[in-house]
Amino acid sequence: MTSVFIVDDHQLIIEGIVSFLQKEKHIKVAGYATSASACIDYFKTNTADVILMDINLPDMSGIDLCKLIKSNYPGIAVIALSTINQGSYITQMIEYGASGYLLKNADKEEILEAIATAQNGKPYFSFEAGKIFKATSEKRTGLPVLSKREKEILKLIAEGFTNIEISRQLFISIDTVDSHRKNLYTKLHVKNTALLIRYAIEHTLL
Amino acid sequence: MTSVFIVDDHQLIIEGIVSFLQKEKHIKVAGYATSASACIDYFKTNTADVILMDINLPDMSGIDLCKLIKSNYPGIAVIALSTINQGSYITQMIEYGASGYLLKNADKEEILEAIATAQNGKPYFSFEAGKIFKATSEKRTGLPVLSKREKEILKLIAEGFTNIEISRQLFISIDTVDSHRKNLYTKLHVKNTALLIRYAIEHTLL
DNA sequence: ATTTTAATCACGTAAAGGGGTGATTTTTGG
DNA sequence: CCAAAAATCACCCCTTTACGTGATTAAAAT
Repeated sequence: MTSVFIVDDHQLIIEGIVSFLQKEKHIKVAGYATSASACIDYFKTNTADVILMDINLPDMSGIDLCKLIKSNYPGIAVIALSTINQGSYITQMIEYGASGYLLKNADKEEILEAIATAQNGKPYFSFEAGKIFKATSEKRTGLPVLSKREKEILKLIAEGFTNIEISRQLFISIDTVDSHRKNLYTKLHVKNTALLIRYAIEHTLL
Repeated sequence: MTSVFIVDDHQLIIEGIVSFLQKEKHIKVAGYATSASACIDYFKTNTADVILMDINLPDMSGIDLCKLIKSNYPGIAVIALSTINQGSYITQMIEYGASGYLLKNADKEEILEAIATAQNGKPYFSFEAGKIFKATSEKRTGLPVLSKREKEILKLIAEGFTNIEISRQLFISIDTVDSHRKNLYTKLHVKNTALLIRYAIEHTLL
């Protein structure tokens, strides 16, 4: 008997997962949450064997939630759920101990297999996710992990602020903003603002 | 008795919608499809009152599918389903006759209301979608129609080329490129490259 | 036939971005 | 605790963008 907890901000997805997991006699739906905070609250007083976790949550990124869960409850297997256009997150989830990665267009057998595999302590990747994983890990010889500050500055650049304006907003020197900007260019392999914004939007870093 | 057909490439979403629509006695699930082509095939020999249609389909955009359905079967109400970050598609769907727009994190009552409203021939918008719709339609009082040349230059800017590089590629003066760039800024109400690229991507001008 | 729009080029100034390099201080992680 | 990563600031030089203003020509629309 495996107990499964679901975190997803889309009620329809939850409804769908619950609906068919209920048909499986060896699986029990422990509960669900539509936000990271609700999920955290749940695990303060309860537990589960496996968490099916959406990467896009309203209050926290799935990556951070995964990190938090795995550090507090290392025994719980986390399986990431994602839509197709978020390939770049896969590697990060794995780094933080996710036990699997499913795309939301996965069929029922795939989900059951992922849960079963996770229970055995092995990672599971959907066929599609595997392709993406391979593609992105091949591409990135210098892995693009942005620091908190870099993300912050990236967002402000994307909002149209100049380096000076950003420096004033964050109470730091223009040179510092410029340094972060340059580091962003280096990390993301771009050479100017246009490509930076494109990269950021296309990889949903905003 | 309203018959509802569902088109979505995510099996989980379909499962979720079916699961709870079955509980409603005045609604009948006519069927579902995970691709645009399967949907088109279905309506060659069958029909339905309402289609719940995802905007992201593997073989065709929801916008095109909506257009096609409405031109062949104007009596069928199409309700668009979307994730949160696709605001710019809303207006296009409406132009092609969609009867409503729901975000996928809509709750059950909202979906039922959308179906009921669509049956009465009126459009329904989820609260969130309404906000987005309002925001985008307000912005375009002077609708931004870009000339062929402007689009061409916009694309090159988005590919990271500088004005000089663009001028060489198109065999025109740097000043001309600069003029076009200025016109783009004016037309799209932005003030620098970052916002230009963002606007272009978010409104699918690339 | 005349106005509008698109596309072209020009000049000038000020502000911002792009590239390199180096150094200090926190913060974080093992 | 120690090493690594993140965040901070600095200086130089040069390129590019941003903004204004104005002008010519050709094509399209009225």
